[in-house]
Amino acid sequence: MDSPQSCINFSPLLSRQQQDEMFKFPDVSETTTIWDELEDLYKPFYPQTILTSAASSISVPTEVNKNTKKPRKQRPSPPKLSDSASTSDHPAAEKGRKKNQHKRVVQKVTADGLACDKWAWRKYGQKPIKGSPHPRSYYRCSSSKGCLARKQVERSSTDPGVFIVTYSSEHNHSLPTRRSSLAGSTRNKAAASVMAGGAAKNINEPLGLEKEEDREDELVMPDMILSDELFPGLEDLEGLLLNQSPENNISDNSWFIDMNL
DNA sequence: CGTATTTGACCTGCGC
DNA sequence: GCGCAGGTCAAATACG
Repeated sequence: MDSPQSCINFSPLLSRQQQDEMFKFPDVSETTTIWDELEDLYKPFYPQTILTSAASSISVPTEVNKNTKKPRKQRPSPPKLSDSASTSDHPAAEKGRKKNQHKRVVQKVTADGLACDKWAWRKYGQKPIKGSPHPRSYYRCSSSKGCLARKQVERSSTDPGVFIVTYSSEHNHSLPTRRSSLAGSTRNKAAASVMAGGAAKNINEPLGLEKEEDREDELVMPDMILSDELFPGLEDLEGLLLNQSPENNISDNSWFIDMNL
């Protein structure tokens, strides 16, 4: 039962220099302030859960419109149907996936930080990023079919041991007590591959992630504590907080919100 | 057999 | 307007 610890203390794993590196991020100073505000706002409501450990599992009652997820499964035969479809019919357009269109939370974590993400993520893509030696992996929440929560994981070019995780959209469900509720089998190669740099495929749990997961199954999160019903008006803030994996302490310096909206 | 991952193609926004 | 880069989809494949 030491996984939670690793989750919490990933920051100390970083060298001073590494941590300093974190603050070099563009919006850090600014977003940190915002973050502090959020923290202040939440403190009264989140006694310990969020602020302390991985025990936070809050439902995210956002107005996630499940219908916005229009399948564009017309691709098979007519690959080029950019005719009438366009605009509102395009999931991409609706989701405003392009930059600066969504509230995003960026986090720098170590491998441990990745490993103890309590949400179930399913990898749906990987792309090489210009200027970065490491590819970026794209994940979406697999805990709930309608959940639009997504995250991008990219290994830091400066600190190979650090991963830049960008959370976008919000979970529209509470944190699952069991991971991959939809999955019959639990794989976590995604995280593994990302940790291995993404380029390397099918890395065999370099960090024993599956073990961690198995343990997490036993860790019954106090989900109910922080239900949306408690804070109906704080959805937005919740989203910000929730999009970050629970173990990510608010006080952790590696967190900041990308406010380039 | 069901689910997750891989991977190439497609689509869109942005910069020039 | 064009090209580039990033983000997403979905078929193919792998795995438990």
